[in-house]
Amino acid sequence: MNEIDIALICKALGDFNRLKIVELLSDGEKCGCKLLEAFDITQPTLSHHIKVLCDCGLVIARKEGKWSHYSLCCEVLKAFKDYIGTLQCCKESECDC
Amino acid sequence: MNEIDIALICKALGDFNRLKIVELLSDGEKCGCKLLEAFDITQPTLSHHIKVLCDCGLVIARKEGKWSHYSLCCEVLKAFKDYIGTLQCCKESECDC
DNA sequence: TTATTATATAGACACTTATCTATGTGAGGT
DNA sequence: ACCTCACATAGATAAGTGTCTATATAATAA
Repeated sequence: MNEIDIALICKALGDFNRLKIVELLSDGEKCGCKLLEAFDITQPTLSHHIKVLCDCGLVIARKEGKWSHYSLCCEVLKAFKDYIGTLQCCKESECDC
Repeated sequence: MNEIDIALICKALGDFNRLKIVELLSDGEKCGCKLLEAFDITQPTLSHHIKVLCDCGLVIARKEGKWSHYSLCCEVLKAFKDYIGTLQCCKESECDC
């Protein structure tokens, strides 16, 4: 995963509604209608945000009958967390970052 | 640090040039003119990106004569890393995220 | 003082984006 | 067959953003 992918993920998480979606999915797989209840936006707007999250690879959709179930992609999430984890505020090992 | 702050940081990191700035600063404090060398953008554009990074709290500016030295803010970076670290793709402890 | 260097600000412009309404699609239910 | 429900897509629009050129500011050098 290169920096462009990371920037894409960050951009996706840069919207408050999308960050909240990811937080909800961090608690486990959810269907769209369940997600919608948590927001004050219309269904097409939610659908748009989910698409952005899927496009960057962070979210995976699983269709089951009428429902779509969304979850965080383990592999991408792990790579993202690893990248963010490498950032440090100073070279010295004195600080706790 | 609440979700709005996190979303602001993510949005700041959502631009490739700004992500690269953060990467460079992760290697230690740098002045603006040194940063500029690493990019194909004009100085005002770099200044704009630095402002966005400072506004979200991730970057700190330190003036010294003519120069401005920029570095990552330990406290904010740590809070951000902590937040990202809490995200998980599944509830079970089976996966490695 | 005048010139130079480092950086910030102002304003313009093309492009992107977040949101909406309206509509399409596809699966189940009656 | 028809309706309903879950979700996606199309198109419009207002707002935001990344970039530039031009200019201001502030410190230092000549």
